[in-house]
Amino acid sequence: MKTKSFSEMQCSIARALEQVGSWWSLLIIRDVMMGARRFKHFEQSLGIAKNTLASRLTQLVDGGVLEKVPAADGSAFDEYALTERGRDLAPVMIALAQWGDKWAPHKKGPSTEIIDAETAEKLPRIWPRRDDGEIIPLREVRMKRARGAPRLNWLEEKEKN
Amino acid sequence: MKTKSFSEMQCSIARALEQVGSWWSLLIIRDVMMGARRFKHFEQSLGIAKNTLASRLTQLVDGGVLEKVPAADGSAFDEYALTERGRDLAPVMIALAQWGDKWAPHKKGPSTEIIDAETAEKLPRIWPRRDDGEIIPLREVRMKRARGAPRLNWLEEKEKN
DNA sequence: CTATCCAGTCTAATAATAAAACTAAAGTTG
DNA sequence: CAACTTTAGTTTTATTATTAGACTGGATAG
Repeated sequence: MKTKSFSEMQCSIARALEQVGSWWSLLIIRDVMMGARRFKHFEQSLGIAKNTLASRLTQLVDGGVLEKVPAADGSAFDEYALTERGRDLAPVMIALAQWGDKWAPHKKGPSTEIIDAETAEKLPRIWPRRDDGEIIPLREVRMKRARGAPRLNWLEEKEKN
Repeated sequence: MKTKSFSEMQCSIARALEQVGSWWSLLIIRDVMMGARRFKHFEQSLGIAKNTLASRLTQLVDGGVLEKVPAADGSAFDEYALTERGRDLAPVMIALAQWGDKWAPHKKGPSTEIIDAETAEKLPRIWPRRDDGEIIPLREVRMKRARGAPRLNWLEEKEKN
């Protein structure tokens, strides 16, 4: 009964997850970023059930993350492609890949490598920076509720003091 | 039947999602990053069922993303805190929040703001950069399968040509 | 000491996922 | 072009996850 929706939460993370947070969604997007374009590609790469894949794909298309485009090779079957909205998820994917690589490595070594095509080297860790490129230490990054957003009860406790 | 596991996939993204990709996990982590520490905080903030919350929390503790620590205020109830592994998810959360803010904004305006405590301004978009801070355009970022990783069938097709 | 709160567990109902069989259109082979 | 195979799904049935709500035993407040 995964019926609860995040879409009304006044939190950007919740609403992002509403669109791409289902169990398979980000892996499908990863596959597209790595060159998959057709139903069978996802199916074979992920070992996902056909019906689950079908509903995840239509959800992603409805959400504007993927779109169906005419096949590049002239086939009558449409292909799936990232929209601008979908391509813009790249920082999320890179951050996830780098975290997984660091904290949950596979015995056989890293698998999805993310490289700088200029230098052919592994990308440095994606990390918050100022406009000028200076790295911001996490202590100086604040995640806070915006003006007008609902008050968080555990912060009220603190604010009382 | 969400019984299929990603943990054996030779992909860093899949193994990251195995640990934090369940429907509620990243929202729980967001709450901790925003100051939540106790069961009731998550419950009230998220509107999640008690039993689902309990199993997500133990999953996150077992996965080493959260840990139970003695309460700071002397209460006999333990608190949940991020481990180093958990804190290291900050880039993922920031990337998600910024994407959601851009592509799925709430009518009432942004909610979870991420700011630079030094300047009190919104963080610039987290984005791949070189060591020197130079932004890397997406065209120059390659997500590729590493040496030894299983061959992807749709790439074989291309490689044949 | 009593009432309430807290952090869960247990039970029953419902929704999502999985596996497998099926289908219609597309593509391939001889 | 006729027969066979592939593709992109849909349908059906079984299983698992999530939910809401009742319940519990220990902590806390009055």
